[in-house]
Amino acid sequence: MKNRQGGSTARITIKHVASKAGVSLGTVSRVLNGNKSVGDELRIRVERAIRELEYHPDVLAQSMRRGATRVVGVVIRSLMVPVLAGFVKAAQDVLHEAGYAVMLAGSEGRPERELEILSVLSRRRMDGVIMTTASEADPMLLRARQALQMPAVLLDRHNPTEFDAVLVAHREGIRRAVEHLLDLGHRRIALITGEETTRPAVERVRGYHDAYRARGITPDPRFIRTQSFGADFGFVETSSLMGQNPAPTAIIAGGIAMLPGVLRAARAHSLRVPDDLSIIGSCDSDLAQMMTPPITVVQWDYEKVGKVAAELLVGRIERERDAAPRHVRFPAELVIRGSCAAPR
Amino acid sequence: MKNRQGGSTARITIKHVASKAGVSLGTVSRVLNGNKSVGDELRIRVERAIRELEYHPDVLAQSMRRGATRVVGVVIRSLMVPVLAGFVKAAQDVLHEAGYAVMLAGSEGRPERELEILSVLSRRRMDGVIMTTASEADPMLLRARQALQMPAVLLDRHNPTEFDAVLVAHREGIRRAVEHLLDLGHRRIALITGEETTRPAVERVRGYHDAYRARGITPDPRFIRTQSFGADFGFVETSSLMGQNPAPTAIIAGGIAMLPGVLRAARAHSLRVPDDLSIIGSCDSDLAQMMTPPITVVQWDYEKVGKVAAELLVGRIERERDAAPRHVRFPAELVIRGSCAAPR
DNA sequence: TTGAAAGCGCTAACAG
DNA sequence: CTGTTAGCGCTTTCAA
Repeated sequence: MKNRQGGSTARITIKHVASKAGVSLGTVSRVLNGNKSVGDELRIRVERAIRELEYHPDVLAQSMRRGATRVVGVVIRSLMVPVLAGFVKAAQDVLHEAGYAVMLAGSEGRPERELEILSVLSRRRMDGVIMTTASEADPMLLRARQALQMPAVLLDRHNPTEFDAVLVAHREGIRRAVEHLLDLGHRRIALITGEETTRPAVERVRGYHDAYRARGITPDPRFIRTQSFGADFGFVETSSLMGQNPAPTAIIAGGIAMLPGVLRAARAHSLRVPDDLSIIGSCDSDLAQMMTPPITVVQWDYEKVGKVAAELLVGRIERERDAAPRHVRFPAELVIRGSCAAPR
Repeated sequence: MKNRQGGSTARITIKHVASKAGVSLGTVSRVLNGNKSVGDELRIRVERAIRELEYHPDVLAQSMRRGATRVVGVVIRSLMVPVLAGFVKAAQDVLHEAGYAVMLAGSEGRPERELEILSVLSRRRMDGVIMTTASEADPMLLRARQALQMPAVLLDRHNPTEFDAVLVAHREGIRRAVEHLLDLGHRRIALITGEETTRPAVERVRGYHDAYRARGITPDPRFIRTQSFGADFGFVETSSLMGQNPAPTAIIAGGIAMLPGVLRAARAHSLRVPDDLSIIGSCDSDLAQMMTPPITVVQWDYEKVGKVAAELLVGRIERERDAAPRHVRFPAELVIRGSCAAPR
């Protein structure tokens, strides 16, 4: 048996409506767009025709004429990071409400992939884009972002003068985390985070140094590992760190996808938390909450960030195309749970 | 200082290319579309003009003329469920590779929302859609799905004759889970899952009964709770179940987002796993793996499912518009870890 | 207030 | 092989 998938039914166009209502297309279009200058009688006839034919304007044709698609692109590192999904969801809710559809793409943190995505989004004429970038420094990406020529909101990337941005206070968050550990007596505190071509990594390293400096202590640079936000990296670096001598007494997972890897490595080395090793994660999660002991984390509200990012974008698209770039900051707090104790 | 966001630069069109190359638009179009019948000299001139002007065809206009957008919609219950994100990512990889962009929408399991999403996707002229539906029975949704008139692949929804589908063997998975528990000596096994208007819930309940029936035992219907796949539901029902008398000795979280809730409730009731309560989850996760003890789960490969779903869709869009619906099944395995023991 | 007509940028059918 | 032309469905002048 054959099925009927594939829309063979001819579309109903504005012409059908016009002829059914006995008016010109122009009039139908005016009714569609809420143009005041349409007589009541005609308006009613047109509206009835629309209803009876179940007519829906062709968004493509509208976009083409109007020069706006009412679609925005969302480019993130990876959909697989739960908390980023939360960010996307929150943004999407706002965008949907404002009448925008969301085109989604994951860059996997790879510059080539990001380059390609930007090109696709631009050719598909997004009205705007919310994005993180794989690197803030890469000249190709820089050029591509500027060439976008469309409103953009950067997620957690520093770009002082060009785009709107939402920024999380990683520096302060990590500073508090390190201070917490220093207070407990730790002196060998490791920080695992991403490449220093991205703001979150840079800020975390800064926060780390802030805390040490405030205590007048000099940290051992071997305890700072900046290379990737990937989930595996947490595992690899924790293993490496715990193998070196002296090994750290505390590890901070400075990336939202890193905690599982760090925990896995701790388990692989049969380390008890917090007796043998104190651990602090970045961003809260079911995992952090449900572990025994529950994991102390640097936490922020990614859904709120998503909401604000979307609001900034919609605002710029619809009202403030030429306003100066706005940067909205979000605090990061230390949620103290059971995964940190004094070193032995 | 004002910024330059907003693309004021006039677009380069096929006309510019044509005049720069000294040919007609038709020729440029032919070069663009790889039409063989273009002389080498002109082709080269056109290609150079395209390169020099950095011309990119307007996707909107192309879509309009060709009647295809090369965009597919992906509608899922919730982006916030990590494993669904994995599904989306895998699907997206395939789609991207095939030249399709992905428009994403989350229904939150609410029929009204789903209805609206379908309408949006249809008006935006997706070439196809991959979706789960909030309810297989709801007549409105049924109608809307049929009215879609576009290729669709259903995710884990039973729709015998109308659409392509990818289906997970929840029935067998749960059957194995229940058998495992029965083997351990459990007789009061609870199953928490979603509304029985969706296939995963129906199949899980069936699998549950399969296992009991095979042993010639009659289960207590009070131990089956079918109402929602929501994350909270796991918590609420576990609490309720553990408060009733007799309480179950084992609980199966029959939904991919439910395990955290069940674990949380177990903790709230100070129940030790598996001593006081055996637990089995659905779908593997970091959480399941990292708990102490690690949680036994019914597991399947959602990324593979996503990949196949996308392949089915692309195949149907591009080659097999009128082929009979295909249903691809995926096995669900029981991964035995430490969260189940004999009841006391 | 309304209708007619000119495109938006592109593809494809039709001539030559 | 190449140019010309007629639209795709809609919005928006420009006249009436």
